[in-house]
Amino acid sequence: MPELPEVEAVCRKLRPAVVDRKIVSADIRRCAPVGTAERVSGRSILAVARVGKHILIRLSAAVTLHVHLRMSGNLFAIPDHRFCGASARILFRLNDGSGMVLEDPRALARVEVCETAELDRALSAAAGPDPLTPAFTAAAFAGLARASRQPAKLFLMDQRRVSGLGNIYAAEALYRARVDPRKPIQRLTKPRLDRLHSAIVSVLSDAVQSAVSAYAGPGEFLEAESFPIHVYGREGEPCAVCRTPIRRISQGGRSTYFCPACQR
DNA sequence: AACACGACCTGGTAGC
DNA sequence: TGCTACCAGGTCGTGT
Repeated sequence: MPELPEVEAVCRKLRPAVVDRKIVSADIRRCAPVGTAERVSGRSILAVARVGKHILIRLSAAVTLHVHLRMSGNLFAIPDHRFCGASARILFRLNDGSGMVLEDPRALARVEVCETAELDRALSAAAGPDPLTPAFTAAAFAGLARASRQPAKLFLMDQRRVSGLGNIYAAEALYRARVDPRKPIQRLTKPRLDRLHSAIVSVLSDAVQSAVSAYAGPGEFLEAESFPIHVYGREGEPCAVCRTPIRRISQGGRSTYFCPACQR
């Protein structure tokens, strides 16, 4: 589930439901260090922000609840905390009777409480530009690309270079830009880099739109044009453009899907 | 600096 | 049906 678009959808859905509430207490079953409940109880939720795939829940007293959903996590609000499902890893009880729930079947998600200033400093030092912010210009992207010899796909997935792409959207952006995932990023011509830069922005923007609609929740049927996945998970299927079978290879221990004819 | 690999976890599914 | 093996949208630490 969670790459940048899904995390953005989570934040948008969460925001109106939790901002201006106070955390009364918390049940921490997994995914957070001991003492977390004590450190958030009694604090107000001021804002919900996102950097790449990181969710930053700003609390009073200059503290931030830092949430990373990793592979299978999900974070959402429920109207009544008494009806929290048994599969929840964490339940935050809010002062209006509602709840904020972390679910994660694999329990790989991570939640921690940090001093806001310290966390923001660490994140801005470690994380590359978020493609949905003005900082992600074609020039900035080209500058980062020039400094790396990584294969294009690994470069895109490296959160220190660009924040927010994961295995699916990295593959889809490369497909949209017609760039070979194995090609060293450094060796792409400027026109190709520009094409890749635009593809990243458009893929993520489109995916945010559909993730937000898809995330409308039960009872809210929005006819969402769901994001078209052209290569991810489609090994052997014909490319939508040229009918060449989609190939799967392994890069950095993960599957990469691409069209060997279109992407050069 | 780049890369490979195991660890962290659980659940779904393809194949026998 | 039941077992096994492998795969999964992410990141971190270790070793080469």
